[in-house]
Amino acid sequence: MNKKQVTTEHHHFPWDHPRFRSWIAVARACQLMQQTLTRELAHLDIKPPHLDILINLYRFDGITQQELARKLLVGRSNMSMLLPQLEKRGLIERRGDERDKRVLRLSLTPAGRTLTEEAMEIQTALIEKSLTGSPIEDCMTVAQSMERIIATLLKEDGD
Amino acid sequence: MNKKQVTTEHHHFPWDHPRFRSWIAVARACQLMQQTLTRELAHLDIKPPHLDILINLYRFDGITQQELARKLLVGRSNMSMLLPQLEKRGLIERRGDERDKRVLRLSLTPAGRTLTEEAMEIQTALIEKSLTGSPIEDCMTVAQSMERIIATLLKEDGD
DNA sequence: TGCTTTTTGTTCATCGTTGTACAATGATGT
DNA sequence: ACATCATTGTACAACGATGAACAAAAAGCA
Repeated sequence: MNKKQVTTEHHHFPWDHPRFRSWIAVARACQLMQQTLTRELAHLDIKPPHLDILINLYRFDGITQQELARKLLVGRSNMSMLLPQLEKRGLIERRGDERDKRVLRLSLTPAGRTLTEEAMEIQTALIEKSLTGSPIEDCMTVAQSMERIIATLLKEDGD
Repeated sequence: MNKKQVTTEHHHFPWDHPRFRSWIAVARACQLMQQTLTRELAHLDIKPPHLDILINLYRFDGITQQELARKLLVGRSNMSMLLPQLEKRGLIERRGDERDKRVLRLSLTPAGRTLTEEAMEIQTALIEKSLTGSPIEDCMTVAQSMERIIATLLKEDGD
């Protein structure tokens, strides 16, 4: 009786779909996490986009701007705007490749490496704190779902 | 034996933490979804931020700018910039409240309602397509995890 | 070799978002 | 009633992100 009573209910508002509601939650969580991280990184004078760059240079020394942009899912022009800032602050270095004079190879300076480690500490702590409510196996389920989404969206991106 | 073998592994780079990797996947998926949605909404001449506004007006007619900003987790100034655009395009209406002359009550015009329905159709289709790989129960797990994160981050936000 | 195409990075104009300062209105307390 | 404080929306400057147009270098091909 009070099951759902679908009678002529073809209305189907988007927010009645379970997948839609799930995704809205994901988007909200992402937005909030970003804002919180921005606040917690403020005293290091960097923002999430900068941290994304630094972490990738930490992992992949000597990467090019092109590769970096691809990993971050942003345009090359974005890197052209942000990287000179980090370079002026002495956090990174840009050296031209001798084999291919088009590319600039990026690497962290010692100061940059130190700052990156501090920032990663903050980010990791924030993530751990926010996810402690979820058992590891749930996190794995989340990760798998997200990987699938990424694969789906990337597939038709480069078609 | 091949359980984890933690030996002297205190290195613990962030990307070795399962929760960290999970969250990175969430952030990436979110970014990709946003970009894809932007492309698919292009022919309607609106972007995700506009759609967020329209959907909320669709659900909550007569909402104020303040309430809208709070729901969207953005600043009031943001609404002050975007809403006049939508008003000029004849998609929404802003009427002053008579009881409280400070607030502006927002509502969709018929044209706005039509456009919103088209856009929601697109968004719903995109979400369904991206999540068809994940069983509903996984989506529920994801939603629960995200709700917990949202609650955690909101709690210390308004302290 | 010489021509075309691709790749890499920069520049620029445009737009969304933020935070701050501000004006107008309402609510509170004496 | 009056002063004080809070709330709502706006104006403005600063910044990140985007896409298009551009120059330089490399790769592919005749």
